[in-house]
Amino acid sequence: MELPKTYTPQDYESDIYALWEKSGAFEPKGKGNSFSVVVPPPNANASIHIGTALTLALQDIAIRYHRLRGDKALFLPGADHAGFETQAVFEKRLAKEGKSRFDFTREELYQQIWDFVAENRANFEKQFRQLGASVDWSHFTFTLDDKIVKRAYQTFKKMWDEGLIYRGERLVNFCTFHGTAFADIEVEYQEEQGKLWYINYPLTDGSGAITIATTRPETMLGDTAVAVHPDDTRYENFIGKTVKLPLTNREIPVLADDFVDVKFGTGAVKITPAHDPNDFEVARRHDLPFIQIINHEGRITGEAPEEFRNLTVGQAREAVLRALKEAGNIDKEKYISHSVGHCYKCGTVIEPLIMNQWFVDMQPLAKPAIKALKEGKIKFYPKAKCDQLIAYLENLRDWNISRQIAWGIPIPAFQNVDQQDDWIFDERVTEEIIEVNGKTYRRDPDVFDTWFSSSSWPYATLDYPDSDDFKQFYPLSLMETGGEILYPWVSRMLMLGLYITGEIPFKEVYIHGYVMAEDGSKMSKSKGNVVSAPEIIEKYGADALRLGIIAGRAPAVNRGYDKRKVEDGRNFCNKLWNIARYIESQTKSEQKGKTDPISSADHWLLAKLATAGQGITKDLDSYRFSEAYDKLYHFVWDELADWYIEASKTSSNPGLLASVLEATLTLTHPFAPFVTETIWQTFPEDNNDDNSLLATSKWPKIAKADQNKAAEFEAIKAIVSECRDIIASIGANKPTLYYTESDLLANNAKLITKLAGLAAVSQVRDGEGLRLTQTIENCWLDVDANAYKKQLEAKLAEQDSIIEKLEARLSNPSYVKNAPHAVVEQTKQQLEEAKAQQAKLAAEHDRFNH
RNA sequence: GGGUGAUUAGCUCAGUUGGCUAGAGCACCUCGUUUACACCGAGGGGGUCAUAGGUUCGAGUCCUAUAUCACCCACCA
Repeated sequence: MELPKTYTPQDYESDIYALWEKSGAFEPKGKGNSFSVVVPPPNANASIHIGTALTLALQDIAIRYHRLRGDKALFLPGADHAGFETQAVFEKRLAKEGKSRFDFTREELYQQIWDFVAENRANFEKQFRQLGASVDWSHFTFTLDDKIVKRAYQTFKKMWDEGLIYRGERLVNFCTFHGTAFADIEVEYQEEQGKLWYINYPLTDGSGAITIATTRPETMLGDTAVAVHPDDTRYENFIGKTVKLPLTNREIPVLADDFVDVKFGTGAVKITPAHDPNDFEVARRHDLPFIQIINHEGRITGEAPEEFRNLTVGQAREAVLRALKEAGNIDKEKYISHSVGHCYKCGTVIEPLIMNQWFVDMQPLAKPAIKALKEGKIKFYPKAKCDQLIAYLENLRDWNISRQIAWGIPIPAFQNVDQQDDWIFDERVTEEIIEVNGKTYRRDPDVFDTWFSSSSWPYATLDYPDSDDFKQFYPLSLMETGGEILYPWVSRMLMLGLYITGEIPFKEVYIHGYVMAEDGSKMSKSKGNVVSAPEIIEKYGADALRLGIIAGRAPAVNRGYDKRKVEDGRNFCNKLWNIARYIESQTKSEQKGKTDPISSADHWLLAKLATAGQGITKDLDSYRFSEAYDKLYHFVWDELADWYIEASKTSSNPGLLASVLEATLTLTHPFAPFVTETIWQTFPEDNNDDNSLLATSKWPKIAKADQNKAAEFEAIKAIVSECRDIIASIGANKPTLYYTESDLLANNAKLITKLAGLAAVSQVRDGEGLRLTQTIENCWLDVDANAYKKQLEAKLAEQDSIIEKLEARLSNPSYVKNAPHAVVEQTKQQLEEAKAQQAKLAAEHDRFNH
């Protein structure tokens, strides 16, 4: 097949992926060890962004590498219903149509979102294919699939039975815009400029007033106490007294509690149990009443005085301040910087509200997880992430798993209509009302937090507990994911994995950094700096995107998208393409079997290939993706293309060329699957069908090279490089290289002539011209030596400083005494070489002084 | 307030357990179309490795401070 001059990925990629799929190349078939990765399921509704491309690229490299190694590799794809996320997107769409979620029942809403997600799912799967992700589609799992829902129910039941689940009236983080509660971890805190108001609360006995400081004056309507620190002498006499709460006619106590920070504000704190987490705890300790003055819509309730009712929180703040000012209760106000929780989706300020919700008691789950981490059962890349995770788990609070949205897995719990605290577990969630033992129960209208069900992902997708998949592939070999879900997802998978299966869910965790925008800032739609993965693929090809995005990227380090790296990637693919084009043109007539190295270049190349292959293998075994790519790049470009292929134009070994090409393509395949497979498919049909796909071929075993012959080529390279250097620096035109006695030059005259761009290499009786100094051969380049004087002087100076440093090191007795023998020997050798070098340079330089 | 990471060439970044005369790609300069490739080839310039101390025969690499930036955590009323 005649290949065009330039590789055009658009013409091949989709066909190649179809070929892989049709051939079942991605089914776990290897006979070796199991190697399993599940894709952290992206939102089924969203278009693939560049961060997903990075994740898939890294995982796919690992999977393809292990597949080529002969491992039984499972790459399991999935998609996430992403409960709240997706509902929020859907609500935006409803809003555009002038509708809202309140126009529908939960069931109607659920059905509509289901259809909405189904529409977008095709798009999502297409993008997986575009990126070349070698996933086994037969294992595709959606987070609302029956088996995932069932697993969530069984987990909930087990926790229920074992007392880890409780229903409690607690303060939860509530978004009044979206009408749902969140887990602590979902709240986004921002540092904001606010005001701190100092308000006088007069003592009931008329003996004065106590001044409290607050950033939320409107919540005073729900105050049920004032707290001071027990050791705070300023307030000693106030403890036990009562104050008259302004704007209301309630009397509330002044009490002492350790939590108060004497240095903050006035050292006296208003206690609003229903709207502040701290105050909630204080109230529980002191048995204070809870007065809810803000409702789920973010408006003031009937518990407040008439004039404030139904105002929004913002309006109420102004009204309260105005009323307090009129009454003369405001002492002063000042600006303060404090952090405020927001809904991560809409930015609405999170209201802490008291609600009845399902909570998971986390301590019993966290402890075994901490133990496993401390025992090093899971290897982390980078290591520091393990310690971070331990710190997180050690401070974990109970997890609110109820969400007041439609799009999610219904919580399988029913409440006795006649007895509020009688809850039962039942999976008949399609029923609203059920009868059990003659009693009537109503279903909890809430759904699970998405993370509750997805925390079972590693074993639920593998059909825990009895399937072959589970037995073969659990625990997963690798969990590769972004740092942003280390806490919400990785930590919970670990806890639930240990809780349900008794085993860690994965053996290794690799955390990648974010792909930032080109300017290094975070990508966001509103800033308009989002980099589109499909556009990059369209322009440069999927391989270029994969290479560009992994190049030079260390684990867990955020880095901006860099177009230049993608261009490098494209150029690299094109280089490979042309290497293949050249080699295929040289191997038209079949040279089967004759792959033995003959020339020194052959041996040299095999040695280099072996070094590169070993290095790449080692790097990939420890997920050093970028380092592996770097080694590959330089082997292909510098050694294979620039030296070996150029040398092969003088004396070609077609059989070896062909086999080197195969090995190179295999080494490259995990990184750039499309171009390598495309080239592979241009090879003449093999009778052996097993080898018809590169994707399922074998990681290369490299033939042994003769080190002496390889060294001979190094000597040739040194001569060629020096000739090129001299020619370039003095602008000579095709000089001749003379030698007196040299087998090396005699045997490789043609090669050196060609590589160095000489007129000829020829033997003479006496050398003339400029003597080469970088080789032990006696040879002279036929150029005006005087023109090279300056360069020689510069080189001499360089040698002098090298020698000086080496001598200083060797004359240091403690160095010779303490450094390892090999290092000292190496230094000695370096010094010898440097001296020899200097002698040659000096001799050559001396000739100009006559 | 606590924690983690970063700080290396004009730009984006590598640099594994301390042995480096500190690397890559891009950009820049000079030369070049030799029948794989201009998405190319040959050659070149460019860095007191943030700062200050310390450990060591030896530090970009380890330790301690400091500065700047980024992110994460926390019950700053």
